[in-house]
Amino acid sequence: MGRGKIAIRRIDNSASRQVTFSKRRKGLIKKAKELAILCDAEVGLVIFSSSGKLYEFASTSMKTVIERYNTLKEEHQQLSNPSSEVKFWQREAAILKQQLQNLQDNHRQLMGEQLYGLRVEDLQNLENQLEMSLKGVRMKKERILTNEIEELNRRGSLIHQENVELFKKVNLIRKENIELHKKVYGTRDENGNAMSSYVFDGGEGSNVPIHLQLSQPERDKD
Amino acid sequence: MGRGKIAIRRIDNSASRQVTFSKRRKGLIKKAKELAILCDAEVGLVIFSSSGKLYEFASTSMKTVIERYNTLKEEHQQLSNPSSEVKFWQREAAILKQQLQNLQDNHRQLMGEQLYGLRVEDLQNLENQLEMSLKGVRMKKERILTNEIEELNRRGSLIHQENVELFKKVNLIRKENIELHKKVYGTRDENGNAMSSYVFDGGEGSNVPIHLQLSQPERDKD
DNA sequence: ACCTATTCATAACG
DNA sequence: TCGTTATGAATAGGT
Repeated sequence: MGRGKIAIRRIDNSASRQVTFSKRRKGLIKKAKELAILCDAEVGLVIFSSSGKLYEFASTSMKTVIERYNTLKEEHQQLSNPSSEVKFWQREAAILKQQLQNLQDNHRQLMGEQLYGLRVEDLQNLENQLEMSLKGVRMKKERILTNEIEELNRRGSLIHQENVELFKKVNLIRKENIELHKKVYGTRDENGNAMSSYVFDGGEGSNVPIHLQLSQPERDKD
Repeated sequence: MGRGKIAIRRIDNSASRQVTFSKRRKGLIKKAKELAILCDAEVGLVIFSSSGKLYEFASTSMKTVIERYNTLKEEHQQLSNPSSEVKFWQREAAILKQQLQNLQDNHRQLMGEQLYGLRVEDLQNLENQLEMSLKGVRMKKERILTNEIEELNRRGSLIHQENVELFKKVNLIRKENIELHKKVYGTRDENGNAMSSYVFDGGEGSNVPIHLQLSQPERDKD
């Protein structure tokens, strides 16, 4: 990634090597930093220049990283005083830290937010509030919806019954009407013309046949 | 350097974070390697993933690097004595323990259960599953209820309209009936009792323009 | 140190 | 995890 490609082997020219060391060291540390932040990793980086100068980076602290490394390796490097008690508490803290991290991740996901600047207590309060209010809102909404459905069902069947009654009444009256009609016009005109031209709507003069169909009050779906 | 630019902060999405960790870890180690070779440097790199897995690179050996690092550091500062170190880690563990306890309590309350025997990982899995399935169930239920209400409302107003129509027809027919009745019984019987009790079959071949159809109530509850 | 032409690393997507 | 590709980033070589 430069003006030209270079082979990965020791740079002979001392000056060039020094310049490259400076550039790449900076880039390497930057990337180590980014990896730690982006991926929530613990990173430790130690660089000794060819002249013996030390450069380092640690996302937490170099001491923590090295201790964790040694603990994991189950080796005992040269620490100041690796007493068993110290190791015990280190391990304890590491385990707790991991558990805490997991729970915190879980909470972040639950809320779908970042909440970087908050402390654990703040997170707890916030989550409690969110959960409680959410639950309350949902329960209330559900209760309302259920009541509404019950009410609609009740009224629906009521109206349907009413419709049935009206239908019966219509039939009754219609039959009666036909009978009366026969008695009035039957002797003068015995063919069906008078009957067919007879309309029940007296006011508008419309000849449109009445077609009524009753819908069902309800139809339960899945 | 990708399809898009990303901000350097913790990647929320767990899967993406894992992928990025894998890629960048590989890239970081490659560059550490190159730096060591190109510039004749001694490099040690330790990476702990968020899940605690260890990845490392050392141009010589990690032990050598750490020893060299510690040697150089010890020239400047003496490490703390064992007793204070123990205290430090104890305090660290206590704080973490308290935080963990708070979070766990919070979770128990969220689920309204105790779940004493479970470990943290179990709690995490359980909660994830509960949350996901609960959300799915609630969404589905809500959708169903909403649809049902809409349907009931639609049918309700439909039936209501029909009722109104039926009322009109009843009135019209009744009106005509009265007229006919008057013509037939006008001098003998003027009240409406005879009409309501007067029933006869109109015949299926009649030319009655009114066609009424009443749907049968259905019961298809699930 | 600064400046670009280039190469490289990698984010997004499958 | 792996492969591909568009794109931003790192950096080699030069001033």
